[in-house]
Amino acid sequence: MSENKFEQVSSNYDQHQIEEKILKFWDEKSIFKLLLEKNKDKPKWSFFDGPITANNPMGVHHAWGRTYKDIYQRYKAMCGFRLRYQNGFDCQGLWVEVEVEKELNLNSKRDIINFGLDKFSKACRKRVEKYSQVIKNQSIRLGQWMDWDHSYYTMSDTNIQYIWYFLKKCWEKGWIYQGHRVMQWCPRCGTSLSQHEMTDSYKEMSHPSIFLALPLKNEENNHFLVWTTTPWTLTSNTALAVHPDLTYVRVKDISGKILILSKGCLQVLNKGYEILSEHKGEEFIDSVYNGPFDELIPQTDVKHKVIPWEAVGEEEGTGIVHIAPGCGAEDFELGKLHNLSVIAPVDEDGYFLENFGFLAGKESNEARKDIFINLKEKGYYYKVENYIHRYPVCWRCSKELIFRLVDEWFINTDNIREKLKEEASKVIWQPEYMGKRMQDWLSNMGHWCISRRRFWGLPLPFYKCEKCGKYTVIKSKNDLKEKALEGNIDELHELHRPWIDNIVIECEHCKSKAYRIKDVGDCWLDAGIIPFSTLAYKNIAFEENQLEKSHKDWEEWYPADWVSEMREQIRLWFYTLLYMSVTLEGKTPYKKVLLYEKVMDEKGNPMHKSHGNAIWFDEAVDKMGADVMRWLYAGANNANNLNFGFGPAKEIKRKLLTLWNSYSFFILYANLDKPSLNDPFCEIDIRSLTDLDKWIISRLHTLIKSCRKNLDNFDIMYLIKTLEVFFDELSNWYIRRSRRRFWKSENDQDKNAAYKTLFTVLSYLTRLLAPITPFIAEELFQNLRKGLLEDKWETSVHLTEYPLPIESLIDNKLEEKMSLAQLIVKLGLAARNEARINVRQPLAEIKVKLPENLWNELLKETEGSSLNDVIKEELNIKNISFLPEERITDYITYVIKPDFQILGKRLGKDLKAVIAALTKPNSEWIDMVKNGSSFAIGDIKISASEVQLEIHSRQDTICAYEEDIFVILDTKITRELEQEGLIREVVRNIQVLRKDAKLDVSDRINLFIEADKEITEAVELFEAYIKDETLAVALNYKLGDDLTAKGNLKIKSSEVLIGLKKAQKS
RNA sequence: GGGCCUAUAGCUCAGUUGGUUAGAGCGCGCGCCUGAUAAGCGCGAGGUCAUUGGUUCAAUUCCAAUUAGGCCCA
Repeated sequence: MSENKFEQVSSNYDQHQIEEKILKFWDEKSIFKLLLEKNKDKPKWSFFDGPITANNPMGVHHAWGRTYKDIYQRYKAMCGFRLRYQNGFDCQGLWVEVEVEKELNLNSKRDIINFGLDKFSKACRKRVEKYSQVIKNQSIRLGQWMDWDHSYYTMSDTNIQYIWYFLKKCWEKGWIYQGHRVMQWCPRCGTSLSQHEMTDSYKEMSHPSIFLALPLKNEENNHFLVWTTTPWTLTSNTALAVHPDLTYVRVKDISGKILILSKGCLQVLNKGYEILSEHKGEEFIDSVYNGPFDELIPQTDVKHKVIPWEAVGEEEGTGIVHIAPGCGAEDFELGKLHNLSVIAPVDEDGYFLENFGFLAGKESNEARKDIFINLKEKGYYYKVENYIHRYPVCWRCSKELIFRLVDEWFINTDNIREKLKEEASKVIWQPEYMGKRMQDWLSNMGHWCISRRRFWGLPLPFYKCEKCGKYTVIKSKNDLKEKALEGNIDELHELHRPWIDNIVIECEHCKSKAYRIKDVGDCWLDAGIIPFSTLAYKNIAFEENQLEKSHKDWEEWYPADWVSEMREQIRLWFYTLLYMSVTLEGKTPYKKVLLYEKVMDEKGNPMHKSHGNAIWFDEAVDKMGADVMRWLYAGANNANNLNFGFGPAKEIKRKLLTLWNSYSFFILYANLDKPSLNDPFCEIDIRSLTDLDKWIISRLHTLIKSCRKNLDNFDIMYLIKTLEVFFDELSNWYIRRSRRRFWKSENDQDKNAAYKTLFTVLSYLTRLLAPITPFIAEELFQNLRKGLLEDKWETSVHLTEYPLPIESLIDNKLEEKMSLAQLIVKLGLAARNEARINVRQPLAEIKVKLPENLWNELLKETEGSSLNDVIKEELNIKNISFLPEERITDYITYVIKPDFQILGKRLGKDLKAVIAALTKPNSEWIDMVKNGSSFAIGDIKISASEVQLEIHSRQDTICAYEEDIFVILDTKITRELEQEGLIREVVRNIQVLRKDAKLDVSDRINLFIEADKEITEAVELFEAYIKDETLAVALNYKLGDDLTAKGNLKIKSSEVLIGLKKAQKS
C-alpha cells in the first residue's frame, strides 16, 4: 500500500484555473531554463522565427502559426535536440507608421514633418516596445516557449547594419540601380509600393468610366471613341493603341458624328447609329488625333498618334486604348517602345502639378467631375457609365492607388533568378504545391523596389555626392564613422531618421560632401536578413545589449531545418530570405517550409471588425483556453482555411473532457484504494494483465508510433484525430469495460492490474500530449506522480523524453481480436435494437458467423476468457456460439463476389461477363468456393481465392452483419431470463434511488422491496445478487418506517415499492 | 488574360498509390445505458462525390473541358 495520495480531482475540467496555475508553476520553477540546461550539449535543431509585427496585439490567426512553432519546438526538445528559441519582432516600416499616425491623429506626410520627425520616430519606437510586450504576454498565455529575453528586433542597429552589408554586396555586384518607372503609388502614404506588397490589394469597386470622342487631325468629323476608368490620366494622354488585326468600324451616331471603334464593341454605343465602313486596325496606325487636353502646358508639342498593341481586346471599352506613359506601367513600356512623350501629372500626394491649368492643386481622383465638365465643353464627351472592376488599394490604409512616374531604387533580380529557382526547388514545401507557387513567383517577379519615401524604416545607405553626383554606399556603422565629415556618430543613439540624416560623409570618388538620400528601405529587407543578423554572420556587427556572439553560431544554426508561416509569406518573407541568402551565401536558408492558410470565422467567412465576427486573441484564450485553441489549430488542415470559433472550440473541449474524465475516474478510485504504483516508464510487467489491459497497452504503443511518425513528418492533422479516437477507446471501452474491477472491494491481483494499466496509459499520455496541449499534460503529470511509490520523474513533463514505442508490447493479433469483439457487440446491439429488446433484458444466446479460422483463433480459443466475457457482458447474453455450417442457410444466403483487384488485373474485359454470371445464384459454385476449389464460367476458370463469399440475411431473422461477420440474436425470453431482467430493472432503480439520496458510493444500506407474488419470487431468487450490487446489508419484503429514500416502479403493470435506509457503518 | 487551390450528407470536414455498402463530428428523429463523465452508446433519415466528356474490365480517385468559390500574378 502506498502512503501517497493523489490530489482530489474535480469532475469539472476548469481550464482557466489549470492553465493559470501551470503558467505560475513553469515560472516559479524556471522549467524553461531547466530545459535549455538539459539539452545544452545535444545536437541542434534549427528554426528561424518569422518576425511578427509588433504593432498591435496578436490575432487568432497568429496563434495558428505560433501553435505549430511551439508544438514542433517542444517535440524536438523532448526528442533531445538543442534549440535557439529566438522570437522575432518586426518593428519598422509603413505598418508601424500608419498606426502611429492614427494614434497621433496625423493624416499625411506633411503632418508628420510638421509634428517633428524626431518625435515621430520616438513614438514609433514606443509603440513597438509596447506591443512587443503585449504579444510576448499573449504568446506566453498560449503556452509558447521562447527565449523571450533574446528576441530579435528588426529596428536594431545590428539588423540595420547587416542589411547595409547586404546592400553593399549588391552594389558591388552592380545590381542596384535607380529607376525611372511607373509604380503603384499610394497618395495618402506618399510612397510607391513594391510588387510583393500588393497583398490582397485588388478590391472590387465601381467607378464612373468615361467614353470620349477624340477628333482625327486630317479627317474632318471623324473621331476615335476612347474609354477609360481613370479620367485624371487623360491629362497625360500621348497616344492611342489599336490591335492591328481587329476589325474596326466607322459609325455615324444620331448627332451626325462619325465614330471609330472596334466592331466587337458596338454594344457600348447609344442606340440609333449607322455603320458606314469596316477597317483593319492597322489602317489607323500612325493616325494623328487631337489629345483631350492639348491646351495644358505639359501637352505643348506632344504629337498624339495611334500605335499598334497586341494586348488590345474587346472585352471592355472600345477596342481603342488610351495610353498615358506617365500614368501606367504598361503604358510606360509602350512609350519606350514607340518613343512617346511621357507626362507625369501629379505630385507625391496625388495632387495635380501647378502647370496643369484648371486642375492644378486638385486631387487626382476628385478632379473627375471637373474633367468631365471640361470635356463636355470641348465636345469630346460621349457618355459616362459606372463600371465595376477590380482596382488596387493600399494594403495598409485602403486608399485607392494610382500609377505614378517616380525615381525609385531597385535591385536587379535577373542575375539571380535562375539560382533562386534552383535553390527553392531543393526545399521541401508543405503543402507541396506551395513549391510551385514559389517557382511561379520567382519566374515572374520584377526587379525588387527597395526604396520607400517614408520615415520610420531602414535608412538606405546611399550617399549622393553634391559635386560629382556619384554614390557612395556605406556597409556598417564603422564604415560610416570612418567616412563621416559632419555629425558625431558616437552621439547617434540609433540608425534612424532624422538623426542619421545629420551625418555627412566624404564622397569616395571626389572627396566632396555626400548626403544620404532621404528614402528608407522596404521592410522585407528587415525580415529577410535575420538568418545573418541574429547569428553574428562574419561578426559584422552585434550590439551591446545582445549576448556576445561569434560567427560559429552562424555556422552552426544556418540554414534552418524548418520554418513555418502563413501562405502569403511565399512572396514576402520566404522570398526575401531566399534572395538575401542566395546573394550572400549562394544557398537556401531553410530546408523545410510548412505553410498554412487563413483563419476564418466558424462559418468560413473572413473575420472583420465591421462584420462583428472577429474574435480577439485575448477573448478567445480566456473563453476557450489555450489547450483547446492549440488542439483546434493542430487538428486543422493547413492546406485549407481554418474555421475558428466558439462552436468548434466547444466540440474540442468535449474531446479533452473525455480524457479529463478518464483521469478523474482514476484519481477517484485510486485515492480510495491506494494501489501500489511503480514508475511505468521503468517497469513493465504484463504477466498479471488481462486481455483488456494488454489491449489498451498495445493500443497505447501503436499510438506512440503514430505520434512520432506524424510529428516527425510535420503533419499532425491525422494525429489529432488518432488521439481523439484513443481518448474514446480509453474512456468508452477500456474504462467502461473495466469499471467493476475498480470497485470490487477485495484488493486482488486483477484490480491491481487495472490500476497499473490505467496509470500507465495516463502517464504515457502526459508525455505524448505535452507538445500539443502543454497545460493539461503538465496538470496530469504533476498529480499522477504523487501516487508513485518512488517518484523519480523530472520536475516537469516538458523535461521528459518523448516516449518510444515498445514493439514487444504491440500485439496486433489482440488488437484485431478486440476490434472483432467490438464489431460483434455493435452488430449485437443493432440486432437488439431491431428486436426492440432492452440491453437490460438478458438473452440466451447470439450465434455468430465468421470465417472459421477467425472463430477458432479469436473467440473459441479464448472462450471463458475476458474477451469472450466482454461480448457477453456488453450484449447481456449468456452464450456465444458459432453457427454451424449446416445451419447457416437457415439464416443467410451466400453471394459470390469477385475480388476485383485480382480478377480485374487477370481478366480485363472478360470481368464483365464474370460479374454477370455471378449475380445469378448457383449453389454448386458456392460449394466449390467453400471447399476452396475452383469453378468455371464458360471458358474462364475461377479459383476460390479470386472470389469472396458475401452473406446476406434472410427474412424473419433478427440479425445484423457487416462484410462477412454475421450476428444472429436468439430473442426467446424464458421465464428465468425474464426474472433476471426484472431484477436488473429493480437493481437499477435502487441505484438511482441511492444516487438521488446522495449516498456515497461505499455507503451500506438496508433495503426494502414490496411487490406482488411473482416479482417477490424473483427477488427472493436473486436476493444475494441484489444485495451485492446495491451494497445492502439486509433485504426486507415490507417497506419500513424512517426510510432514507423511497420510490416505486412499474413492472409488467404491477407496482413495486422500494425503499432504503442508510445502514450504520460496521 | 495566365497560374494555383477548392467543390463529397442540412452544416463543418476526412477519404494515403483507381476495386463495387463513400466515412467522422455537429444538427435532426427514435431507442438504449449509467455508483467517472450536465456525459456516453446504438439505430435511422440524409450523397447523381459540382457538370460534361475521355482513359480503364472498373473513376469520388487519373486526364481534359466547363461552372462556381477562394488565392496569386498580369
